[in-house]
Amino acid sequence: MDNNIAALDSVFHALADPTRRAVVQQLARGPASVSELARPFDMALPSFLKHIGVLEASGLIGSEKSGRVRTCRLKRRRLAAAERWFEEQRALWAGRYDNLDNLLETLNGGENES
Amino acid sequence: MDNNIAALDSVFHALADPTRRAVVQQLARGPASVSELARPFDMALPSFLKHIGVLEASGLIGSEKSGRVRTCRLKRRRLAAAERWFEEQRALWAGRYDNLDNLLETLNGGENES
DNA sequence: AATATTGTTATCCATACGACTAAGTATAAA
DNA sequence: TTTATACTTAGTCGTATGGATAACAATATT
Repeated sequence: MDNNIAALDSVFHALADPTRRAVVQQLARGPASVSELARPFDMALPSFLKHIGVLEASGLIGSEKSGRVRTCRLKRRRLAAAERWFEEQRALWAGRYDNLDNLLETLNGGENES
Repeated sequence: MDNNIAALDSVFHALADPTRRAVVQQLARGPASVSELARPFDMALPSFLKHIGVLEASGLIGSEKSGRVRTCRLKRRRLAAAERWFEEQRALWAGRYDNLDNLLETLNGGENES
């Protein structure tokens, strides 16, 4: 039931950058080499490689080198773990019956502010 | 259909810290004052207030001051937006029919590695 | 064998982050 | 009216982050 706090730290930190989220998004479509992944970005390769390093350190992606090309692929475990964190917060919220907002919401299944 | 990139940046960055996630978690149970929220943490108040500031800047929480006490409450919008990002990635992944892992998964609905 | 591709390592740099202390403000309690 | 409470502001400090260049290594291509 532990959320592996340090892991969530590194996963959310990894996702807090648009370049890295775009890489995850691309890898969700399938594996790709470093240079393929880097192509859309106006950034020096070593800079980009750092992003790959952050993603790999967070466990969000994995990679293996064959010949001179390193192929990256998404690892869904950590992504799923992070998603689960949100579900837990929703569960906590759902457990609240001390405010009108929530009462109204549970009555009609609607969404509302705050 | 835009994910509001900058907003996701700040939301994920806000969530990349255990103190801030704990605050969100507490606020999911209901509103609380700054000092109530700060109590569990071994941290100087000004340091803690910075975390509150980061959370508020990200839009994850809101606050209002009445008398000398500032009351914070969770705002679910951004939390929901972040959660949606994960769903989008899963949708992309689900759209893949180019690998055996995924084929097997769609056949039997099971979970597997990477 | 020479050249091009693909990644890697080593530095460097400016800015942002997360923690602190010290000192101040505003409101409530005694 | 003094004192305690609940923040708030300002400024410091060490480390991490995200970008860059330069130089290197390893593998394909020609």
